[in-house]
This record gives sequence, structure tokens and C-alpha cells, in this order.
Amino acid sequence: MKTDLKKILSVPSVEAAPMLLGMSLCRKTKQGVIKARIVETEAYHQMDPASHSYRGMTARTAPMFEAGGTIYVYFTYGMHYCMNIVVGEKGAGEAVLLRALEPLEGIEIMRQNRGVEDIRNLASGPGKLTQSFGITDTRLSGEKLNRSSIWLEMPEKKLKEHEIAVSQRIGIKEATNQPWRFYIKDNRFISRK
DNA sequence: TTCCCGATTGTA
DNA sequence: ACAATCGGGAAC
Repeated sequence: MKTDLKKILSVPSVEAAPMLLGMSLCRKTKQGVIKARIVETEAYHQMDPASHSYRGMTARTAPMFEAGGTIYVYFTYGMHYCMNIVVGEKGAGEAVLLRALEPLEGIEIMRQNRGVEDIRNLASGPGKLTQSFGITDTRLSGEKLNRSSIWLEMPEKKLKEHEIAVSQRIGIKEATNQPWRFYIKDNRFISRK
């Protein structure tokens, strides 16, 4: 049975995060189309003290409470943007942080956006991948996949369970950390650490 | 209105 | 190991 994208976007984040691995994040830009494979994700949800949705809805986090398929972009450390794909039902406050991508198409555009040459340094981190995709503000936050410049494409072959690795999330305080980071085993494009 | 700090990155 | 850099949100 073919796994449907809509189905993936409707389940809780801890289930959706590994399911998004292998899918392609795509964006149409002025310079051309960019495509990159999702190789590392993290799950966040409303009962999670490390999640932006934990303390309820604010102007910034409102998109995180929208229905699955919404995009949530936030600004952090005074200089970086991070992108999430909201999942679950409207009001749930569930999202999957995209942490690393493997460049597939539009690699020259990604190089220009990042200002670096090394393909492994284009999208191997949550701040890097937004920069390589030309996301330089939070205007995409609240937009819907497929109804904006950004969309997802299903992989040609689905990942097997043994190809997926799990670990604690990165940059989260010890006390609130959980094994909710997922990445493709042995992939060269995951973030460092 | 003040103050602290972060779902990071690049450099030393 | 650490500085850069600034908006969000809690506290006052």
C-alpha cells in the first residue's frame, strides 16, 4: 500500500519525523528549482517543555497550532532561521524540525545562497538548510506546503526501518531531552555532533 | 520596560 | 572552547 503524504502530515510528530526522512523538500525560486532529500529531523509537541508550543500559542508560534502541512519558521540566536513542518490536527501544536538535507537539484543555487562550495556544507544543519533554500525571513511561517513556493515529494523507494537511526535531540537542555531525533544511518549530509 | 537566553554556526 | 547577534517571553 502506497504511503500517502497527507497521512504522514496528520500523525503525531514523533511518528511523522522518521516518516519524513527520504522525502524531498522542493522550492521554486527566481533562479530555478531547488530539491533536497530530508536526512535528519526532530520531533516537538505540546507536552514537551523544549517545544515552542509548550507554553501555548503566541503570535510567533501560532503556525505551529495550524493543521498538518503548515510551515513554521522561527528566528534564533539573533541570526538563523529554522524550518518546521507542522503535523497533526489543527490545534495540536506538533511539528517536525528539518535539521539536514542532501542536495539533489539546484545545487549551484544553494551554493550561491550559502556562499560556500562544499556540497556537504550546504544544508547539513537547521540554519544552513534554510539559508541554502533562500529563506531569509519568517514570511513563509504560516504558509501551506503545495500552496506556496515550497512542497514535498515522496521518495522513489521507501526507507527501511533499519536504515533509520534515533538519538537525543541536539541543543536541548539535558532535563527535557528525549530520543526524538531521527536521521538516515551512514548518511554524509547530517549535521555535525 | 528590563533582562536572559536560545531547536546555531563559524572560527580559534 | 567561544563569540556573534537580537527577538521572544517571562519577570519586574
